[in-house]
Amino acid sequence: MMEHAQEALFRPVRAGNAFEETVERLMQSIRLGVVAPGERLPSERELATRLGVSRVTVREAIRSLQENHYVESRRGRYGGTFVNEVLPKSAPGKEFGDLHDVLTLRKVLETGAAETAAGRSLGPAERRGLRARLEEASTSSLVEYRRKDSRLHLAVAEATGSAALTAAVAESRMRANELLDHIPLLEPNLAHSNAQHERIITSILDGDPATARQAMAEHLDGTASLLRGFLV
Amino acid sequence: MMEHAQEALFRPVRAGNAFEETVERLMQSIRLGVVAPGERLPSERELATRLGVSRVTVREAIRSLQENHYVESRRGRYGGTFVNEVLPKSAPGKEFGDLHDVLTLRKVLETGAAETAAGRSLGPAERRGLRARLEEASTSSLVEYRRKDSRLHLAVAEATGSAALTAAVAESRMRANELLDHIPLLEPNLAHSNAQHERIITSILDGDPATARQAMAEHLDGTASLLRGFLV
DNA sequence: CGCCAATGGCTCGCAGACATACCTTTGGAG
DNA sequence: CTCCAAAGGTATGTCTGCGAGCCATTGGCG
Repeated sequence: MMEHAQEALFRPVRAGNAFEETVERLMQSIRLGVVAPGERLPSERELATRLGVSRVTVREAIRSLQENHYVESRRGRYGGTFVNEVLPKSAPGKEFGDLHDVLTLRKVLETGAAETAAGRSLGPAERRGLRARLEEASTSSLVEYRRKDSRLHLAVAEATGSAALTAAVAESRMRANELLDHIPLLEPNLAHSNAQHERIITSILDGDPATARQAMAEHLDGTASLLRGFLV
Repeated sequence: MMEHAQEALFRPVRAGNAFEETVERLMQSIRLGVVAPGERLPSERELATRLGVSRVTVREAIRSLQENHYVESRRGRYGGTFVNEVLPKSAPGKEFGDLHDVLTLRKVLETGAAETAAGRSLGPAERRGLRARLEEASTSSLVEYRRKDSRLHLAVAEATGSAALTAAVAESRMRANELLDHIPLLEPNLAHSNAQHERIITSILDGDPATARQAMAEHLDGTASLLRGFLV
C-alpha cells in the first residue's frame, strides 16, 4: 500500500508542543532577518492572535528568547519586545538531519520560486523591494550576511504572490541555515554569491523565467557543494 | 520589516487541534489512495506512535471516520480498521481558499519533483513502482481516477528520495483535490491525462530531467486551466 | 500637569490531550 | 481443543495550554 508515502502521511502531526513551536517561529523571524536588530516584534496580544496560541504561551516563548539574549522587553505604551543589536551565536547544531532531504527540497522550492516570480508582472513596490534587498545583501558585512541573504531569498518567494510558497521557503531556509552555520563564510564566496544574486534579481525583473531558474540553480548548487564538502 | 514575509512566519502554529489534524491525516491517506479500499490502516497503537498523538485521540479520529462511512473496525487478532470499498462523496467544499496560492505551490513542487526524480539513478524497485502506478492509473475507471492519479504523482515525489518533498507534495495535492472534486471528470480529459502521464514517467525512467519537468508542467497546466475555467 | 491608551506582567479555573493500565474479542498455532 | 498474541474498547488521574480578567508601567496628547 505504498509503503514510502506512508512515511510522509503518518509523520508526527505536531513538531513539538505549542511552546516549542512558538519559540521556533519567533527565532525564525529573527534569524532570517524578517525582524531586524533594533526592531520591535508585534505585541504579545497580536502575536497570540496571529500564531493562534494563547498569550501565556507567547510570553513563555518570549521569556525563553530573553534568557538567551535574543530580545529585550520594555513595558508601557510604546514599549514592546525588541530584537537585540548583538545576537548570540547559534547553539552548536544538533544533528545534520538528512542533508539530501534538506537540499533537495530547498532547490525545488527556490528554483521554482525564482522562475514563477520572473513569470509574473510585478508591481512597482515589489520591484523596489527586490532591488532594495539586493543592495542590502551586496553591501552587507560578513556577520550580517546570512540574515541579509535570507531576506533576499524570502523576497523572491514573496514575489510569487503565494503565501504557502513563501512559508515553505522560509521553513526550508531555516533548516538549511542550521547546516550553513557550521561552515565558514569567506570573502570570495561572498563576492561570488553577490554576483549570482545580481543575475537572479535582474532576470526576475526582466521577466526571464528560464534564466532566473538557471541562475538560482547555480547559486544553490554552490552552497550545496560547499556543504557536502564540509560536512562530509 | 518585510511585512509580507511576516504573514508566512506569523501564520498559526497549529492548523487545528490534535483531533482535527489526526482526522485530516487519515482522510488524506484514504483520499490519496495510499491506503486503498479493502486495505487495513496501521493499528491504533502504531498510528498513535507514528502520528505522535495519544491513542485516545487516534480512536476519536477513527470514530469520526466510521461515522462518515470511510472505514469499519473489527476486533480481535487479525482485526483492525479497514477502508470501505464504497467511499462517501466528499462533503461540499467550504472555501476555494486562494486558487493562485494552491496552484503555484503545486506546480513548483511537482515540476521540481519530476525533474529531480529524472536526475537520480533509480533502483529496480522504484522503477517497477513507477511503472505499476502508471499502469494502475491508465486502466482506472472514472470513479477511481483521482485516487490512482494521486498515487502516481506521489510515487514521482517518492522517487526524489526526499521525505520532506514527498510530504509537501501530499499536502499540496490534498488541497488541490479539494478543488478538483468540484469540477466534472470527463473521458477525453482522462485519455489526455494518461498520455501525459506516460510521457512524464518515460522521461523519468530515461533520466531526462528537462523533458520530465516540461511534461509535468504541461500536465499540471491542463488541470489548472480547467480549474480556473470552472471556478471562475 | 494630568489623563489614558497601549504595552508587558500576573493569576486562576476549565477543557483538551496524554500516559497508563486493564478489559474484551478474535482466530491461528500448537 | 486450548492457548495466547494482537487487535479494538474502556477508564482514570495528570498536565499542558487556553481564556479571561486584572494589575503595573510608560510616554504622548490635550
